[in-house]
Amino acid sequence: MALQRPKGTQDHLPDGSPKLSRDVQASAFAFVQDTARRVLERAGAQFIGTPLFEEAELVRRGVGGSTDIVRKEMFTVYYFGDHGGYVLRPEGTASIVRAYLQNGLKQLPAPLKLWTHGPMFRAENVQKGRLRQFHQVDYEVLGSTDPLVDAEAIWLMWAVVRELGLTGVRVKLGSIGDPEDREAYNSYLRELFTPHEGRLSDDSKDRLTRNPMRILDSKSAEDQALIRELNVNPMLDFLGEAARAHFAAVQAHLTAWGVPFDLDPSIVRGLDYYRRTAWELHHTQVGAKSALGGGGRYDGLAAQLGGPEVPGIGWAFGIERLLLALEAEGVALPGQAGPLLFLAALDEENVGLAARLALQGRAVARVEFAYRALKPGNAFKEADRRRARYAAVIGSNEAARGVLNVKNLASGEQREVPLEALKTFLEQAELEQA
RNA sequence: GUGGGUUUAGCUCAGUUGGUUAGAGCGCCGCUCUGUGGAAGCGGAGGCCGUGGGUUCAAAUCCCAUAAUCCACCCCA
Repeated sequence: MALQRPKGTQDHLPDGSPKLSRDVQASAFAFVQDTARRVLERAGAQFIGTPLFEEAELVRRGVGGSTDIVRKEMFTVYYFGDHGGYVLRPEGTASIVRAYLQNGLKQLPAPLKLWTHGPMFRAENVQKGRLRQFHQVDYEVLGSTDPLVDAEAIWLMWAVVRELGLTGVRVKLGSIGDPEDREAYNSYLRELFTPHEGRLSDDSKDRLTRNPMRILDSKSAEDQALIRELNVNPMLDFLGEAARAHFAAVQAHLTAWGVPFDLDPSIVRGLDYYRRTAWELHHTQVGAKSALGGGGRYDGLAAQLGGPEVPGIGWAFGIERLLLALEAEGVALPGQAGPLLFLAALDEENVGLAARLALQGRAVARVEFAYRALKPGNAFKEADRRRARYAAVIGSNEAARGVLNVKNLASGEQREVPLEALKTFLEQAELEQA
């Protein structure tokens, strides 16, 4: 078959579709989205929508020119007639901050909590948990430097994970300090490693110039041996007074609220705009791509984009990563619901009547109908296959007496319902369901 | 960008040292079934053997390329 979806993308398919291991069950995806929405809206977050593509320059300045995302993972949108220079968004924060600045949202009561969800695009090589189009849930808070906001943001991620039913999740927490702290630490690392550059892996030689902090979580055994040997001081030792106090406060809140976390000095956010608090949520059973999501504070981003100083903090979950974790833990997800009632005529004369009754019933609930006459056996079989709660048949007997023959498919109980009482019946049935 | 594996029906897979018309199970459709669902039996549809070259009298099978996919590195969600 020549039909082939683009590399690194997935289809979202109805329940019961074959081959779901490679694609996504739409109802599972919706479950994750709905859960996140519920948690975030209870916290007062408001939805914000932004375009899927943005000016390349916005992303370059927002995400950072030295990051892999900008260096080699951006999809350029070439042809829009009157304008080039757009890229498909690789993450959500730059767009949201742009929208905040452009639309004067600074007028709204601060701190402003925003959330969004949608596809992100990166020109990656594909592997498990890494796609070219993937989906994130984003939460951003603008207009506060309070460590309580940091702690609440982390708590919200934890709450989403809990409500999803995941248990094997760890919070890794760190602080990368203020820019001058990070600068000092990077200088320290460069001075420390440069004399031993010959012993570093090729990747880490590159990291030495680009981002020395990355050397610390290298997977190379030689690198790790060298790190132990040199007795490297952690980033946390280099925090300035303000960043240190901020970080202590975040930890105190989390501890008080019972959110477990592991201090991890090797947390290095890949995006340039982060400062101070940085964290990731990891899962123990999802292979090499164990990060379910991560976040951090980005107080300098708004100014970097050319706006006024607006402090911010945010996080993103990868929905596909969460689905992998749910699958790994065997969490049972609610499937797509069936109709409350499936209506079928037993003879051709009543097909139109059955359809009309179904359409009327839709004022109350989800009602489906058969498009041609069915034998009784097939009528109930169809209703069952559609996972209906009730099946109703109408043949010449019923039509003559103005009733429907309604069967509860779970209990097998069967009774007649007058046509004019169908609405009442549906209302009651729906109440029972809830 | 790098390394390795895989690719045959909608799905999961067989397919002998290269040999005539490529099979199974599940699923799908129909019938048994003109008044009662999940079952069973019978029947049916469905294949450019990922794609393009090559070797050969002959290729699903051997060789090369390419694509997709999976696993990992890098990096990240």
